[in-house]
Amino acid sequence: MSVVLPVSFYDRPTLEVLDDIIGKVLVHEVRGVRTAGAIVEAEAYVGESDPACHAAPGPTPRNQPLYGPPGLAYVYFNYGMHHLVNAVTEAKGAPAAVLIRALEPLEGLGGMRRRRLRQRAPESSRAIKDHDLCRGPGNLTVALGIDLRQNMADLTSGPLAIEDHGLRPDRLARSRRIGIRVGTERDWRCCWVGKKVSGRGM
DNA sequence: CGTTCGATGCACT
DNA sequence: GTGCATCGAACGT
Repeated sequence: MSVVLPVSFYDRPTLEVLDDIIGKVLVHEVRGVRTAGAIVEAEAYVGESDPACHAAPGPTPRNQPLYGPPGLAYVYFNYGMHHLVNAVTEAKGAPAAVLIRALEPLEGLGGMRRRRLRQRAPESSRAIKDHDLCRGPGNLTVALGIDLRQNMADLTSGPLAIEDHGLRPDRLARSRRIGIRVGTERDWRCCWVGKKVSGRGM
C-alpha cells in the first residue's frame, strides 16, 4: 500500500523533513508509465541566511518556488546541462527546500536506463549498473524524465509525487553538504546508511 | 582507490 | 563577465 505524502509532511521545519524524506519514494508517471525510486540521499537548503540556498540573494524570478507553499517541486537547470529537483518545505513565504540527491531504483528500470543512455554522448558506451541509474542529483532527473516542465509541480497530486511505501530506514547519517562552495559547515546532508549514494558512500 | 578537468547554458551583478 | 546544489572521462597510485 502506498500513500502520496500530504502537504502537512512538507509544512514543517526543513531538517525534520530532511530525515523523514529518506525512504520515501519519488515517482514520475509519463504517458502512463511509472518510474520510481526510494530516496536514499538528500540535503536541506534553509532560508535567506543559508549562503548555499538559492534564496540567499532574496526573491528572484528563478527562486520564486522556494517562497511558495510547501509540497511544490523546485526544479532548476545547473551547470548548463543538469536539472536538479527539490521539494519545497516550510510555510509559504519561508524559502526552504530539500534537494533529492540519490534514489534506489524501484519501478521502471528499463525506462530509466533508456533515458540515461539516450542523453549520454554517443562515444560513451560503458554500461550503467542498476544502482547507478538514479545515483546523483543530475542523474536521477534524467532517469525519471524530470526537467523544467516539472518546476512548481504539486508533489501531493501530480504525475510527479512523493509516496510512502512503508520503507523505514534502519539508520541515517548526517554529514556536510557536498558540491557547494559556501555553507559547507552545516551537517545538512542525510544519507540512508548502507545504500548507494552520490559522492562518498557512508 | 584517488584527483583533475572540460563541457555547457543561464541567472545574476 | 562570473560562477555555479554536476558528470564522466582520463590518468595517477
